[in-house]
Amino acid sequence: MTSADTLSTIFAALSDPTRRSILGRLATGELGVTELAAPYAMSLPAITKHLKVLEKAGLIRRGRSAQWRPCQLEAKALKPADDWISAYRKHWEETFDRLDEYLLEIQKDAAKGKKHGKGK
Amino acid sequence: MTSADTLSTIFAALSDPTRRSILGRLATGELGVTELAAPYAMSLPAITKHLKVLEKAGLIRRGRSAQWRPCQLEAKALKPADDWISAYRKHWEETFDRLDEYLLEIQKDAAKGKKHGKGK
DNA sequence: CTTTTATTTAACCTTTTGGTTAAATAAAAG
DNA sequence: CTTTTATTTAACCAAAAGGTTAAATAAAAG
Repeated sequence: MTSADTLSTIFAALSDPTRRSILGRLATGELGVTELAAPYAMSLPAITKHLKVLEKAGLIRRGRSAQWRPCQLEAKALKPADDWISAYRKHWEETFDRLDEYLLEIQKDAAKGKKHGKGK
Repeated sequence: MTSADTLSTIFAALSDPTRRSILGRLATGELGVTELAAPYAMSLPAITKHLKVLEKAGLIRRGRSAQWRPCQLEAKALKPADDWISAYRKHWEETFDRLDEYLLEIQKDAAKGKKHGKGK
């Protein structure tokens, strides 16, 4: 059991387009596995596996209602990922640090007369 | 050339702790490959591979200065990931939406007379 | 030129990932 | 009970990921 750290598990779960799509669909409300699987060109067991990955990452919660196992979005599990990325937000918003500062400087020189715009 | 979509490539790049650590160290400034590799218990070729993954995701940029190939953080490449997650932020901040509200309601009701649910 | 320093490429190996089909299980319905 | 519906598990497979060591390349230094 190679229990990876939380952040790795979350980012890995998000690195698959099918899984991101599933989360997107669940944002509108609960869905069962078969309903969830419908739009994708893959077998049900494949979806079951994706759901397991999402569940292990804490991104969905699963209920039970008769033979259905409805999936529910657990958006707060995204918070660690959001927090991690947040630490870098200033880097692409401000752009002021170290030699970036210098780069911006010569950029401004080149763009004399232009309004202040961040980034590109 | 399996060209995966941008978001998948970014999240996949972030799903490895060594790569996240590398990005963290680069936030302080440029570093060469050998310097970058120093703290990790792995070979230089392994680091080269990680850098390639980061570069393909656009998260770092590489320069050249004599025999050194300095790495620079390209934080703005995180924006698509940040934007994607942002769409879910309200879900964990508000907590009250749609049927979540209802579900929380019946959960409270059920908890009134009931003890703990069955485990696994 | 030869050597040293920095980094990459090649070849290889093991584990994980993402998918498959066939069979198993769970609960409702007939 | 038997069948149907919903979902999972098992067994398998190919490709990708993450690492290794040994050899190759690039540029500076002697």
